[in-house]
Amino acid sequence: MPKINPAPKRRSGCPLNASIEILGDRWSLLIVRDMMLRNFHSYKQFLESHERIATNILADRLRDLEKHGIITPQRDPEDGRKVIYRLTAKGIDLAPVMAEMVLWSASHEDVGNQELVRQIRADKTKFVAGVRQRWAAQQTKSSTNGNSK
Amino acid sequence: MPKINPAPKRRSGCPLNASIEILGDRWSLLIVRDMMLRNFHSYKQFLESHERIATNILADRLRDLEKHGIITPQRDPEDGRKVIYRLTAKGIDLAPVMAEMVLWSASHEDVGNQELVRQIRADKTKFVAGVRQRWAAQQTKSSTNGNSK
DNA sequence: CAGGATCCGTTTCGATACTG
DNA sequence: CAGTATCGAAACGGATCCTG
Repeated sequence: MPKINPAPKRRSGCPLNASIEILGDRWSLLIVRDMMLRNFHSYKQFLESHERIATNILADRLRDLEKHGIITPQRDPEDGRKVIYRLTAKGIDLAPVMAEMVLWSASHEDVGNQELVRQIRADKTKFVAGVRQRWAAQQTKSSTNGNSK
Repeated sequence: MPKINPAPKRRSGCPLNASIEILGDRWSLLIVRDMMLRNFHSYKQFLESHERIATNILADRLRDLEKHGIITPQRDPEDGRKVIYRLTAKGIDLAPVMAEMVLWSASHEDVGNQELVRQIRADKTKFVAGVRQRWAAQQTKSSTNGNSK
């Protein structure tokens, strides 16, 4: 990563100053959406999905997300050649943001998966809790035999 | 915008498909933040603020936001040469998204304006209601014409 | 085959200069 | 003050190549 990021501005005078690099990036947001809402975990899934991200861009964003502590890569314990990307706790904390984004999006333009939208609209807290639960379940599942982290 | 947007993919199989153009753009997000949280309304204010947006980019994003129906420009009734940018109803509906973004941002890195963060954290609904109220007040103020001046 | 890295033409960005 | 014009730099995207 040759990017020097010359930002010497300690201007944390406003909200969103640092986070904007993730929240304000199209691909990062879509990757997080796919992990959170569609339970995607692999490079290949991200590639085949959504708006046709290019391989180099995908690799780049996965690195960015990791660098920001939002996802973490790990070997698939059942298939050594596969890498499984997981949301971190910080990443899963994006669930409320994602929920509001989906709601806003759904109420102002046509989107698919109305089922999901209904669900979030009916009970936002429950939706976030559900996301967390599925996430926690997968965490334990993958650490049962190996005890990672 | 000469972009033809060749997306023939009626793939609205996922949430956020269209909205990602605004939600996934750094500058658009910052402009909305400044309008919503700091009560900014003019080109000049946006320029002087935050991460030093370039003049052409600012003009471009203001156009995008208008095209997406999130802001609307209007003449300042008290000063004809000034343009005042206002959030539309759709724009103000972004308040919950913004609130969650600020909360996420604040709980994972240093941000300024802890006062605002406390306020949102204490009562999110109240915060959103407050944003809406200030907005509605300014709407009526600028449309009642007569009494100002 | 999964997960990239590299090359390369195109698009967008961003800083600055300029204009109504 | 509110933008537009310009131009080099960076990012994107697609295709292909590499590695385990």
